[in-house]
Amino acid sequence: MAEGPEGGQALLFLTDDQLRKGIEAMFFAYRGFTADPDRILAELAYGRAHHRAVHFIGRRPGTTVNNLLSILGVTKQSLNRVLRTLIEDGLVISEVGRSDKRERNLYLTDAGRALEQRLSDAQRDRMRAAYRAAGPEAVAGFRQVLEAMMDEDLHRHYREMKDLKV
Amino acid sequence: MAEGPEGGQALLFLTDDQLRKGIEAMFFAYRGFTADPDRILAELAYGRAHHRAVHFIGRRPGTTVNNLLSILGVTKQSLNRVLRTLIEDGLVISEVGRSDKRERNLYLTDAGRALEQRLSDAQRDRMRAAYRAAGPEAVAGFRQVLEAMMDEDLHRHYREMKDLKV
DNA sequence: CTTGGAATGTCAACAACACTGACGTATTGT
DNA sequence: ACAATACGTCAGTGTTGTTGACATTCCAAG
Repeated sequence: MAEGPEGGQALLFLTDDQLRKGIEAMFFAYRGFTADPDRILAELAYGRAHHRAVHFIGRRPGTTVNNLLSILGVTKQSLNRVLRTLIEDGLVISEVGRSDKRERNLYLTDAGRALEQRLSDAQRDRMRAAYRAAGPEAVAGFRQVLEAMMDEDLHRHYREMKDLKV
Repeated sequence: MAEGPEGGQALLFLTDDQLRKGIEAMFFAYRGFTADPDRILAELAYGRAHHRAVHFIGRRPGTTVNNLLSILGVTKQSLNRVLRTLIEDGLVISEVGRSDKRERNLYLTDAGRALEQRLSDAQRDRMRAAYRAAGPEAVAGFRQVLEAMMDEDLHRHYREMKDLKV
């Protein structure tokens, strides 16, 4: 074990104490990560679930409910409630699939895109500030660790989305 | 502005596309981050709120309710519900403060420490795997970006805790 | 072509956990 | 004495997750 690829005491970054700091950093950072969109959503009587749905529908217009389910990792019933309010409020359109009429293809309306943009902007602003403060090398490391932390099936979704469109 | 510390086109890492990837990485990674403890908690009819309480009480034995509140960022009613079940189940002890009898100092019992350990181990295992896969430089960057993403008051808590004990 | 199973999505009821608001109690400090 | 602080609790509400039951659509086996 001592003669691993990165020999000897270079493994100090794997101590329990270092890992704990990473865990606590994730916890506190995620709170910051969601804070700004949460404030906007609260005004509109929406929650994070609405944000996630709007984000991923905007990211892949025409996606099906099933696909959205496997990205979000919730039950279809839970997603459906959120989707219903978004449709009622005119932010999302659900249209019957052309090849398979069991499926529903989901799209943002103009209003939906506007909300998505507003939420994105808020979240991006904070992310941009963090990136700028930390610098490009740090950002590369940030992404590497996050990717290594994902479950395999989620990592698949992430990769699919990563190089989609621009 | 073009002659900043990192001049010219080194700013490509601040494009909206890069930021979006970071946002999605945070989302997917956080799911992985909580997945293992969540499975354990589900067995015990506990939730993430219990995990957080147990974690931070274990981290700062004797902490007060008020301090825990400002770390967790929830209302006292919400925390109280969780704390009550933990005390009833014999995982946490609440004792009247010695210098200020209005305060309650919170401690883990042996059973509480056992649960905390079990949850920590699960979470650390994944974090360790991610750290190992990404390497020490990536880990440093990961922590830098996360710290820059925190709200200032949470960052304060993070720093307080960071160099506590060992 | 019909029928039965699988896939997709919807409706209803319930639990967990967050929130606000109001109130009570004990303690502290002015 | 009086105001402020720390904590706990009761009641009510909203979001988000869950399971169970059900309708529709598709497809393939008979």
